Amino acid sequence: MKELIKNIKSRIQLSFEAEEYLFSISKKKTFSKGAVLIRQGQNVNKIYFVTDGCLRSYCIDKNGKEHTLQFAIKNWWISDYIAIHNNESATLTVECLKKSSVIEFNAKKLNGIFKLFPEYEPFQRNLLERHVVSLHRRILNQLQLTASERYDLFLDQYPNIEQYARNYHIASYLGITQESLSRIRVEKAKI
Amino acid sequence: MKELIKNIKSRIQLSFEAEEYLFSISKKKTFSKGAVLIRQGQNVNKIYFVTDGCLRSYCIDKNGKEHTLQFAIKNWWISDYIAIHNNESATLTVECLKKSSVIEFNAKKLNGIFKLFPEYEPFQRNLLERHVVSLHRRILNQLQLTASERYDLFLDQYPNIEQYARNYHIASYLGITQESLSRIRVEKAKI
DNA sequence: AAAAAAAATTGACCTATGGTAAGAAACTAT
DNA sequence: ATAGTTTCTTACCATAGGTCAATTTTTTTT
Repeated sequence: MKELIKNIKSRIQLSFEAEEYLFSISKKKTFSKGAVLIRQGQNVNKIYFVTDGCLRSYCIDKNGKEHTLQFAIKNWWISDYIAIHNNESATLTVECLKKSSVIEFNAKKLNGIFKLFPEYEPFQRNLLERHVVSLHRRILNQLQLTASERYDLFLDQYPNIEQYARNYHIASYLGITQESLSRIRVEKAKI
Repeated sequence: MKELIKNIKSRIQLSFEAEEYLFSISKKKTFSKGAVLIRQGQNVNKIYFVTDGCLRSYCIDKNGKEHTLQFAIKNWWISDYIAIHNNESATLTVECLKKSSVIEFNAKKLNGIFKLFPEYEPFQRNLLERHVVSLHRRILNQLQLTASERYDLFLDQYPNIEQYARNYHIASYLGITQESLSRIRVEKAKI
């Protein structure tokens, strides 16, 4: 929780009362590798802030194939925003790629912070803005780069991810098959 | 401008002073088809709210190919958020696909509204949240759907777009070539 | 450390989409 | 309306990446 408060305070002024409120609506939890925090099809009302470890969110399509939307490491937030925003059941599954520590928030209560402590707004706005920018970048990359170029960029963005993420996790984030990623890796190793 | 105020007031309470401020930092403008509001490589400090017409934002890659990030119709915002957020020169070009009316905001001044009128925060937060959700959806669609399926969805989302958008605009949004889109259209016409 | 399970690689073949170029069709401007 | 320009279509061939199945490697569990 300290990490989160520090993170917030690095961007905005946070009153003691608001800090208390955040405490009161959150719970520190630790999950082991493979644990599922949100499951596609079920209800979602949790948002997670990662303090340690690595998680990912993905969906399973009609052919049973997985598609990774996000990896979340230290200091990132993860949930199923599609479901939460539209009050639907989960379209995504969120799982731990290794033993991870998170701070769990009730989505509704976290949303309540804006009425109670409007001072928190700029933090959330900044978070959302950065998120939008990174999603824009990802879409543009997907449109214009080859699979191999996207893989290079991915490794830049997540330098140590290969320690926790399986190749098929990465492949499903890049929009290719595991086999294709394997061939790309072989090509790169040659050079 | 009335449209925008109505749009805002449908979501939040807006004081007269805040409304005045929005007026004071904006300018109603009309552009003809083909007009370029933001050009890749140049400085950006404008954000546009579309009151009529249709615009798109796109980037040109190293091979000279265009990739469409966004179409904006009535009541949508458009700009180069990557550039504005990072204080860089434009990575995108924003152009009119038909004669369009927009409200032009200075990005810095628009950002100043949050300090002056914190009441505006929830509006922006809601906007950003919906934007994030739609980007998540787009990424998941890109990962799991065929070009033809993406085209179907696109037509659902932008029912009248074919009146203003050229096929190569649409193709470059879907991540395929104009020729492929043409073939897909032929196939659909057969059924 | 061995056994079991999961993940990664590899090869042969396949398919969706891309590239090029030419012609047809649809706009635009005079 | 006509010429000029832009966009769309089509045919042919090329290629990145997908599929399937067998094998090897790595990881996990006992």
